[in-house]
Amino acid sequence: MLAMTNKLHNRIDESLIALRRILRTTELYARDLAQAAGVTPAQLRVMQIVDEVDNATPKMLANQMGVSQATVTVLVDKLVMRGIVERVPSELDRRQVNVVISDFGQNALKEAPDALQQRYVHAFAELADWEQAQLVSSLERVADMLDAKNTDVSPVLTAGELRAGKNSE
Amino acid sequence: MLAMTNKLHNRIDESLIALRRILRTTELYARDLAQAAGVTPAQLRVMQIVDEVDNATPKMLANQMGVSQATVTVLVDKLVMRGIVERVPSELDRRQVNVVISDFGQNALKEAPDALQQRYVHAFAELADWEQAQLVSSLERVADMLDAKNTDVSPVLTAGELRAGKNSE
DNA sequence: GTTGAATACTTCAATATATAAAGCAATATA
DNA sequence: TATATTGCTTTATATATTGAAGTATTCAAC
Repeated sequence: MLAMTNKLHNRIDESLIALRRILRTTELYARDLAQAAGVTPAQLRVMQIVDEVDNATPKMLANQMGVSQATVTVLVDKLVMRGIVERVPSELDRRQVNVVISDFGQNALKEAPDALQQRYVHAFAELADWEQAQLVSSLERVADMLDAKNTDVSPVLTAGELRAGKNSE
Repeated sequence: MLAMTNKLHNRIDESLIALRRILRTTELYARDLAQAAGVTPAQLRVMQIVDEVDNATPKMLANQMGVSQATVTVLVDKLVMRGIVERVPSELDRRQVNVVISDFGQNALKEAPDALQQRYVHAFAELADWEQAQLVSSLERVADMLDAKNTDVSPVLTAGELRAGKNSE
């Protein structure tokens, strides 16, 4: 029975290690990508979101990026100064400002190809059909596990709880 | 055949969306966790690495975090000022500095329980055995796909290449 | 429709993050 | 023993980030 709890423990460790590798690789890569585009990482994220979403607003950017509106104002300032995005007053609500990407900004995004994403897409396409399906399912499950709002998890998971995992098979 | 390429395309989209959700959730959470520990996110990462690794050095921290040594010096300065870590001259190589966490710093880490990780561990423990195994396998595969150093991927993946994925079943 | 609260955004002041370049010791190499 | 390299810090500078305060607009309640 000790071996079984160890199995759970090992799997948790392995999955956390893999997760950290994913986080580290993508974060490190984001810097290179931003540098290639000639902007800072935070500015690049604004560009990416503004490029994808129609009618992006500072508030929406702040929420999406997890920073304050004040921060977004500064980031947008920098990008406006360089002609990468533009501020367009909203027609519907004059309190709002729509941040839209310029042709120049869109070009800058195209010119800095996201090699990491391309590498992923390439590798993914070469997987067997069932592997692809499994990967999507697993990633979505992990995202759900992390994202879950409805968490009635006890604030601290004790060592006892961890070792008494319910899948000791 | 069009349906098949669409299947690949959809799966790629789904997996990228799930990946972004994972990245976003963990990043947003890192800020809350740092705040709970009374430090900034960058400082917390130093604390976490120093806590896990024996004989951490500024160079090693810089590599691990993907920032310059100068940045690490500043971060360590802050943490030293607050008694969270200490600089200990290396015995082996007197150019090196070992950054070690203090009891106080270790306590600060314990006092700010990583709810996100706990949530993950809890949810993981409740999965069926085969699901756990699949998750670990998938995460490791994704980490490998992103991490791959041996990348002979063409610099830009064209739309044609994407649509002509090899798993159109 | 006038008042008052809420919303969206910006400005300001202060701190944190990040870097390159230059400098200093200690080590390695020749 | 010169000389180069390595590990780290200092300095100067730019960017990021925030809370708090301020402006303008909208909404809600009379």
